[in-house]
Amino acid sequence: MVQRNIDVSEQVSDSTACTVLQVLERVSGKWAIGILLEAARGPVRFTELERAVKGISRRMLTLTLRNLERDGLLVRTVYPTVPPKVEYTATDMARELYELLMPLTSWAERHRAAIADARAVYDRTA
Amino acid sequence: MVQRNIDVSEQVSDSTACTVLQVLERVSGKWAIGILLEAARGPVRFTELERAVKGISRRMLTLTLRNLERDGLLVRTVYPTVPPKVEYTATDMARELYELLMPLTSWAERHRAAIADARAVYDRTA
DNA sequence: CGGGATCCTGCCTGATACTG
DNA sequence: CAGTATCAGGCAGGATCCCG
Repeated sequence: MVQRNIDVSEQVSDSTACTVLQVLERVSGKWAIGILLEAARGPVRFTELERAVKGISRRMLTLTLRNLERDGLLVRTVYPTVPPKVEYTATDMARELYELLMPLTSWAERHRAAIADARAVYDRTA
Repeated sequence: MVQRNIDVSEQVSDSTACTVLQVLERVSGKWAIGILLEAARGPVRFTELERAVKGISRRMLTLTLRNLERDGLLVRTVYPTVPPKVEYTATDMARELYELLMPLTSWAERHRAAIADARAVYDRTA
């Protein structure tokens, strides 16, 4: 992932790159997008996420949730019951971001083959 | 950054997340976007990039260029002169990707204040 | 159920020196 | 000019154990 501790203002050549990087930092990390995707469908509980986002460890789920919450992309709701119940909900801001990620999906699908080919060619040459 | 060696097929809950992640992996890393941005303006030489992308080390510039070239986002042209001259050019695919990143910029700008606020609130509470 | 705390590891990254 | 090679550090991420 993009390191989160970058002081973007100092090292980017262009103000545009700066803001693009800021977005990417937000959704970077191995798990943020998978979580965002689940949460965009509606309130989701911790354990549901643990099952839905395959391969994620309990630790990284917690950490990523905290970061997303901190950035205002998720809202954490605790129901003081026994056993405890916690729900994570995507904010409007997060859903808006989600919409912008969809075109990237189609880009990836359109060029998937071309990229695979480019890699094959490159690796064969090297 | 997102680790580049992820075997996406195994750990993502959803095929959509998979392709989005594939795109993000491509442009993730501290430097890829800055480089792509410069190259999108036209052919660029190694040393020009070194100056334009502030803070990048020669090593990371080389590595990032190799990755972008491998994915078919940049074309590397060597002029067998003395001293050597190498130009990097963004492919159509890369320019198309670049266009899709712009909406993310506006998202970041629109919500920059909201995110800063959310962080301030979160950090104060914690 | 929904975490927190700790230890451990590999990769990304930076700094520096060398080369055709 | 455009790299490569090597060494060293730091952070993301995984594994495990504990808790209210």
